Amino acid sequence: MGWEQDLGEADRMWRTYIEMAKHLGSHLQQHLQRECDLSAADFEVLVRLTESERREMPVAEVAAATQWEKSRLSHQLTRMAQRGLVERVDTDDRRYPDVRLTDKGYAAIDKAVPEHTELVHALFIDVLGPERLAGFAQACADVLRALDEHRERDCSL
Amino acid sequence: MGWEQDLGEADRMWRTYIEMAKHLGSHLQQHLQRECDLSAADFEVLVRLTESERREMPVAEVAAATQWEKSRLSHQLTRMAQRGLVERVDTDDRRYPDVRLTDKGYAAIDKAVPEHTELVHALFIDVLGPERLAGFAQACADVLRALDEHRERDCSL
DNA sequence: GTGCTCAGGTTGATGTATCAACCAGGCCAC
DNA sequence: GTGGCCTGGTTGATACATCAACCTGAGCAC
Repeated sequence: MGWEQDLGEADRMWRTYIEMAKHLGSHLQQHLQRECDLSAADFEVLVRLTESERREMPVAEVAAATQWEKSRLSHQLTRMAQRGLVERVDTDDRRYPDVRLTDKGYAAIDKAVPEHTELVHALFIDVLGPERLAGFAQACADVLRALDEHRERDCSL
Repeated sequence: MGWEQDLGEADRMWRTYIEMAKHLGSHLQQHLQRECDLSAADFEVLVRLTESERREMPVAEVAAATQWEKSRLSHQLTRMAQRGLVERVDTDDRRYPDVRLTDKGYAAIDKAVPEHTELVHALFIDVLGPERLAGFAQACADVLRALDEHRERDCSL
């Protein structure tokens, strides 16, 4: 096929990606922590909760949206409840309680999202510009698909 | 409000990237853990140590290479020493001990690196192909540069 | 020599991630 | 109804990340 290239070159590019992902992630995380007193985990849960207009949804729905393990989510909700960002609400089927955004939680995410979005634009979206961004996202989508296929193969063994 | 519902095209692409980064990272990490009984942190430290031919280097040098906080590294080395992957070695200046790869640590990383590399190729490098990989890496480099500039501005405030 | 300084290393506390074990309560068979 | 089952949630233990406080010992002033 002839499109293999120097291994060292590809390896260097892989490292560039790893570096970028690490730095970008920690930069965004530090910003959230410093400016809004939210961890990345807090942010993710809060964002999911705002996607319900009732500011409340079953735990399982949050788990599905975040794709987190149930125990991770449970621990996280416990900590967030202690800090007053969310609260657990019993439903008619008492096996499956809801989680509700408190006013404090709403205020926090309402402040955090615009700042976070602005930073994402400044550091990523605007840096690439629309064309390269589209190519980048397509590449990400392809890698995601490869991952899914790989996982499928693993499971079927 | 409106930021919840109104995700633009660019924001969806950002989310695609986030998804990809999350899944790819955790997939690689799980592979290392399952197949080689190494965490990502273990792997990183061991790789750095193999870059010294004596399989031994000052703690500060590992810290510089990994760009980790000194305390993070210290904790990590303690855990790795307990598991017999590395050992601390006193030098002539007893303030600055060395870290040395044990035989067990060497065996672990010697098994892990080829498998890890293979996976990186299968899931990332070969998926993109050389051209798109180069574009991708260039984009990453640009984002890294933007990050550096941003950090500079932050510090000079 | 004696004592100060201080960079680098360790330790402790807290928050987070993951796995395994456990619990709880609605569902179904009977 | 009663008892077992099954699914989803919680809890506990351990590993990792981060911050702050502390320690240590070589280098230096004197």
